Amino acid sequence: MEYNFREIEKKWHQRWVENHTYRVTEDESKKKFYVLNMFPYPSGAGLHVGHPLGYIASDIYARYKRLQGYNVLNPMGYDAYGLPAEQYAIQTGQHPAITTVNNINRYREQLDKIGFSFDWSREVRTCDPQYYHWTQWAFIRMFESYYDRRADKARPISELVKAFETAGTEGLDVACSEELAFTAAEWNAKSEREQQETLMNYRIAYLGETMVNWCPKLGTVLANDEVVDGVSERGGYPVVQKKMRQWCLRVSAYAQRLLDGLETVEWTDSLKETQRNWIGRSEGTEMRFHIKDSDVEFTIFTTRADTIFGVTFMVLAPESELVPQVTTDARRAEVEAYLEATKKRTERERIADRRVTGVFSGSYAVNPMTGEAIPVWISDYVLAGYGTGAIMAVPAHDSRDYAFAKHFGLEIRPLIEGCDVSEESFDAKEGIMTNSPREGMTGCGLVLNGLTVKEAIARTKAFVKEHHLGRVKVNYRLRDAIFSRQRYWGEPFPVYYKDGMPYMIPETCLPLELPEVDKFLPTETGEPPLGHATRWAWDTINKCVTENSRIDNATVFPIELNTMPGFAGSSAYYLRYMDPRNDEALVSRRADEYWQNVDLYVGGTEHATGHLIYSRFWNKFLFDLGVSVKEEPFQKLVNQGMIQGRSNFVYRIKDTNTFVSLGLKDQYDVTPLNVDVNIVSNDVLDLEAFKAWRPEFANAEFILEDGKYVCGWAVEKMSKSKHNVVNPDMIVEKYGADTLRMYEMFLGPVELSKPWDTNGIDGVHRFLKKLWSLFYSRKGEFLPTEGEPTRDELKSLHKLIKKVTTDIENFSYNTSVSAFMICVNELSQLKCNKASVLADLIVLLAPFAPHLSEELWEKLGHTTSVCDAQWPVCNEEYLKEDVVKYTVSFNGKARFTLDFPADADNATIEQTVRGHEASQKYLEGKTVKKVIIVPRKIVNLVIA
RNA sequence: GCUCGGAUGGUGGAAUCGGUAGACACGAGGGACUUAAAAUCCCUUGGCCAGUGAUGGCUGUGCGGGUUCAAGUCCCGCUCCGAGUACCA
Repeated sequence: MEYNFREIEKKWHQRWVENHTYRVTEDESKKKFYVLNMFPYPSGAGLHVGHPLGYIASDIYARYKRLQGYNVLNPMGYDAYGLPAEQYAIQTGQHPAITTVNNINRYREQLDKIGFSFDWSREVRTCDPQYYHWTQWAFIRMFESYYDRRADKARPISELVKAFETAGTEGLDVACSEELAFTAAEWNAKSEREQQETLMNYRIAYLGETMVNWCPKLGTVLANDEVVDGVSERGGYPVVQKKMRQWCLRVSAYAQRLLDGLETVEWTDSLKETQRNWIGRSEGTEMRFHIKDSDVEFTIFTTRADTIFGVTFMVLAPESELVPQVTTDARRAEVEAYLEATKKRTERERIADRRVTGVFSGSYAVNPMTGEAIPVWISDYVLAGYGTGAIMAVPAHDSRDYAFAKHFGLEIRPLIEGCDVSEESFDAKEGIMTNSPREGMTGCGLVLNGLTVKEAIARTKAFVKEHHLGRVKVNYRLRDAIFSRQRYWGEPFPVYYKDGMPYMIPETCLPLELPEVDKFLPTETGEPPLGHATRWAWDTINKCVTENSRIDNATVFPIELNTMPGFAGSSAYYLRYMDPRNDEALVSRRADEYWQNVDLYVGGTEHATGHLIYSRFWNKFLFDLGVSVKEEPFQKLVNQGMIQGRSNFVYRIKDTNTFVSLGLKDQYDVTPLNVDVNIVSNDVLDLEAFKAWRPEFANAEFILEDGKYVCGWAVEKMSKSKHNVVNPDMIVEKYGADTLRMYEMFLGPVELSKPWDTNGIDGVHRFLKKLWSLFYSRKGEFLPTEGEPTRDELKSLHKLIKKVTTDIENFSYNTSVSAFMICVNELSQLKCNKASVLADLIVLLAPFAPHLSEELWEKLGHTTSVCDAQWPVCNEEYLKEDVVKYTVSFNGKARFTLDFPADADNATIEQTVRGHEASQKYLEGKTVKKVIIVPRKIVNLVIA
């Protein structure tokens, strides 16, 4: 009887749906295990064969854990808000909601074919009001919170207000955009508007002025990668740097905790490293400088306080507020021209074209250590957004300062013994200090000469503190997240405006649903697309008015027209899966305490500095509120590799319709053309299929080699235009889901990026057929019988149990597929038909090939799903060998092998080897210096 | 530029703590069965050399050194490839 995978897979898919096989509830009697994949954005192109890689890997793990007796949560959902659906809407008028639902349905159809153990009753979609209710809720909580640095957690803003009322900013240590100082009396004297304005400085979700790439013609903010050569990528409209009021999240307040948390999770070192770099902690010193003959003061940040005696100029960022203050009248025109010029350059241009530019302000600053007057320059190599937007320049020991000094002919003053700064700066933090201070300089008491750089930094820090010249400061590169998008297809903000200040819509009014609009473009007045939805604004506000007495009934309040960015909905979805239909809370206490956090998270590295940072931030915030019980959301993280396309090429001879095979192409003048990989097999083109592929090839002619047309190939991104997309549906149709699952795992380590190559899938398919033939003869007889397995059969089985168990734990699925192949080959050779052996084999296979396993499990007489079977345990007894082969080598060179009883002792082994006739040839006339015996493996004789 | 990975047959990839390469699979070649095809099964398959043959010898994990009885694995110095990051003071 044949292995009829189509029938089997259809049957079991239905059974699983009918029996709710994969539904999971909080079962206190069992240990939990939470497996999660990064949920997909349902794109219009559907799934290609690379998408399921991570899902299969985690599904295998989930099924394995379930077989080990765990209560496994393995949910799936959709990151449904996103730009492509909106762009499509702009072009076609098709509402994004419709496109999205269609795409989701298509995804679901494709996913269902692969046999995942997802609990679909827990599905979430970020665009579902029931879902984004809690995204909006979290935003409101962030608005209503500030970050208390002393307690190192978020607290209700009402507490901060109370503190202001009684003591002003006195004695507070809180995260803020700008250090403010006021007394209780001053606070109490502020108007409501002023108080609200002040609170913005502290809220975790706040409205802030930030620099953005603004495209006036498109009416939206653009990300850096959407701007090319100063114009928008779409349309080619000019883009300018502009300060805009945008919603921001104070992620920076969590920088240290985000860094510390990395120590507690099991992620790859490279991913942790990426996040560490992104957070960019740097310990340094802030020092105050004042401008000569003026009372203007400013602060700089440096990690090299030791180089204070080598400062030969100062630099301000062009955006710095100090620029107008330090610019002298004589220099004003030139400075303004420079500011104008830099404003026009986008961030991207600055990076691409790194020429040295700058302008002298006319003022001099005073070095606090030496009293020297040093010129203050303005240059765009200093960033306004990092540190204080001002630096002390030490050209001898910083390459950027060096380039600037060379360009403008400024002094370069080396401070480290023996360093050569004639060609380049000496940036390394090593060496012995000199010239600090230089001979004859009027000192202030600080002497660094003779110290190492490290010592000098510490000494200077202490000195600065002692003399109140500044303070020791830790800076982070991590910036607050800009949270506003001028887009339609995203979560609306639960925000309305009164007197120009934002207020939160009462939580009882949530979810604030995304309104219908008739156009998806910005309004004529330049407002985001939501500006088209005026009626909705009215209705919503009115609804709130009746439910919230604080709002004056007679007024119409403008609402927030921006929507939230993509990462809003994906930041806490793993919590929602625990309790997805709860209308009272994001997640119930009970579900949260049961499921805790994600034990195993699988997804791509491309989210290293996006989703995986935001999500950790979001979770920490919820942890502070007492909503999430774990501070880190994802305990273990596995990054699956990308599956690239393997493109095939045919070579057309120029100006003809003749195609030449790969080996002969160099003899002609040819143009390579991407050919559909689905009509190529082992790089050999199916000529008839090619002619039928496109009308223009209908009468193509070929120059063959050995009667075949051989195609060229290359690894490229999987995309329609390259004709290298392989659709999982096709593979499932041809070979079955179980083959697809096993083949994807067999392809190589899950973490590795590799090109998809359908060649080779036959090997895996053959394996499943072979397995089937252990159960059914060709004539259709059912082979398994009761009876005691032989020692060889047990050995083969238990070898497999051991291998597969450790392999799954290590995510080494490719080698466990190999182990299955070996075992089935052995059992087949042994003509094993013992039901007990086959039953264990089936359980081991169940995570990999669930449909086939279910079918055979049933055939063996079981009435329950194989999912509820028990994972077999390896009995080491069966693995023991009677005889062990030792490799005998001389001076490390292997010569022959000898068999020994497994329990032979070293003395016997040594004696036998020395006495063995094959040894004589090597030992003749030589003395054995040493004998090394590696247990059960090697005997090595070291001879003189 | 910096950081982190990686380099093993025609191909994808195996190889615990350093233990004597190339598991498993594909492809290729040969054979069996068959009228034929498909399917299935068996043999060979890193390179070179010797032998009718069983087999034996040499060489071999990007390159050059080193440590060791023993190196794909450890150390030093290169080359190339990939990923991330980009004026962070």
